[in-house]
Amino acid sequence: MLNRVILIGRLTRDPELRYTPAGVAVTQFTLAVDRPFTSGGSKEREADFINIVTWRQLAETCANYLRKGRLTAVEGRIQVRNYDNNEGKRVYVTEVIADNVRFLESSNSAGNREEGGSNANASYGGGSSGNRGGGSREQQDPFIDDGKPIDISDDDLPF
Amino acid sequence: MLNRVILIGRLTRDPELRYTPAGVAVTQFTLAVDRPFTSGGSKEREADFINIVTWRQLAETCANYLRKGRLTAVEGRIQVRNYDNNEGKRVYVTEVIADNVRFLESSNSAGNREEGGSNANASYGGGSSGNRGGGSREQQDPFIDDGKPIDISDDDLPF
Amino acid sequence: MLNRVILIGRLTRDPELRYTPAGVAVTQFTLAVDRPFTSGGSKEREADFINIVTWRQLAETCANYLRKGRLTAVEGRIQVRNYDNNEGKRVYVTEVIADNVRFLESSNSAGNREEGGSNANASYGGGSSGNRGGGSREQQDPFIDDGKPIDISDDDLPF
Amino acid sequence: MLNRVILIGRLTRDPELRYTPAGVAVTQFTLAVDRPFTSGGSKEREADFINIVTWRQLAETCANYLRKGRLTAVEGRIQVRNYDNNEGKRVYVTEVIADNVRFLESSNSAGNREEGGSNANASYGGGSSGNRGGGSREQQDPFIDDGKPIDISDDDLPF
DNA sequence: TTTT
DNA sequence: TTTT
Repeated sequence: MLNRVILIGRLTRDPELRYTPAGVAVTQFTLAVDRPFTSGGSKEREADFINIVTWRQLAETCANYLRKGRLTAVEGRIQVRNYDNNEGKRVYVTEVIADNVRFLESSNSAGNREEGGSNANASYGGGSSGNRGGGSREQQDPFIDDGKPIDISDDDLPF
Repeated sequence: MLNRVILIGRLTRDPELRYTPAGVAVTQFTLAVDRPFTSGGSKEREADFINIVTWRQLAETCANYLRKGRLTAVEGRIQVRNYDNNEGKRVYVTEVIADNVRFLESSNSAGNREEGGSNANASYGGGSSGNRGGGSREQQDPFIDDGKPIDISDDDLPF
Repeated sequence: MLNRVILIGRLTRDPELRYTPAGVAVTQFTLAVDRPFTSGGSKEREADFINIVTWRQLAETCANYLRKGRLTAVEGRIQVRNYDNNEGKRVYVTEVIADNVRFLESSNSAGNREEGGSNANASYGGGSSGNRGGGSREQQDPFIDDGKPIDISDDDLPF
Repeated sequence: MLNRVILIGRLTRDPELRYTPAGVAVTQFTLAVDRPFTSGGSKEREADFINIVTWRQLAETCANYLRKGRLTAVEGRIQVRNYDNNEGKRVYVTEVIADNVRFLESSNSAGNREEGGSNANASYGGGSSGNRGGGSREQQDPFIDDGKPIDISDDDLPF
């Protein structure tokens, strides 16, 4: 019925941009989100490593602007997929499907807080869109098949 | 940069549906949201009375399905408007512009959990719509590399 | 840095209450959260099945008041644990550690909207503190039921 | 029942720290939160100016670390107070009572991402507890500066 | 001006 | 009364 997640953390590595055979852009990255406490007796802070997936235009923007270590805010929903692995065992994968990503740090330490990437958000639908009484149509439909299959091996996946 | 609100409460009265001169539907209602504590010495629970505004299709759905007293979840963003009143004084108005409304109680006490109204959310545009991100096939993991290209046709994609 | 989740869905089964060897209550249940769209050509609505964990006083309240099928709102944070399974393979588990649970439906269809359970919050309860939830063991899955009591010492708990 | 807000924006001015007569710290500031669109034909981005209130330990930390212009994340709940102004007219004030504030920019442009202030949370601090924020007087606006100390007794505070 |  |  309702499923909303908001995270602020840092990328554990550069985002990975891929395309489905139909040419839909998909970007995946992991956010390290520090926990608000230290566990047990230890004083070292721990983090949760949360997998983020973005699609289409937002995927392209994330791939262009995000880099390992950058402080980033993500808004989206939790999704749980499952598949049967090569031993025939069902594996569950939990990801956050992001529809809004804020780049809280830019490449140059100072300055350009208002570069294009800082406002990336998912807005689908032909014609009008959104909540604003005004428009935000995307310029281009990334349903473009570049002919190459997605090149991912199991080892690349952090789960 | 980021502005997200989620509320659960009860309507203080029936929603009011109006139309702008251009014919855009606007519905307004107030949500009574109980506070998680009782103040001072008194034991009576207090509430915040929060004004909600919805636009377009969502406005029509809210006007049709919501009624005074109904338990309702609202997702949206805080907006602060201001105007000069008739004494020439600037007045500030804070509202939640909703883009997702869940009807947690229906007219008939029991049953119909899946009636149309229970899934109202702001998504304009004929056919495609919304805020859905992507990737929701349950049967197959698109990130498993089995050597073959991923078996998804455009028709499988939910956008 | 920031990690917040809000969900509304229905319990897939009755909650399970357990105790750590030190006597800390832990309740686990799964929330079925309908997706806001239907995938592919099919018209059947899909859902994400999200594991929820509550601790201490909130765990007891959830075990007492929640039942299979009940519409429930959950607020918390995403936690990713990992442990090595019996084949020596690292398994990752994603859960929502809830610190606020709202019972949107009570046992008797009508009436008692204000029974004690409807206000369960992690902040309350004797000597408890904060918004932190709990449970962050990296080595072992407390929900694997091997017939023995859960093998957690108080020192493992971050509160 | 449930009332949660998450904002990211910039302080419009330095925060203001005050104390109730009983010595409880209260800090107030305003967050400028850019809207995700530009209105009308104009190309200049607009913002919502949202009043934030923090109490106790969190108030002190905010007063110490936040400054005008700093990018800041705020988590809390919407509160609507009202009071009668000097013309005997009822005035409604909407604020966000924060229980979690993240300092996304530090004083020195580079570096120190882990300074103490970056982890301010209402749950911590001597003897405090919970996620409840504070301040819910209905009769009087503590932020009207009449030159006299703030007229609040400890009994008015809900914690 | 407020809901249960 | 507003930030970048």
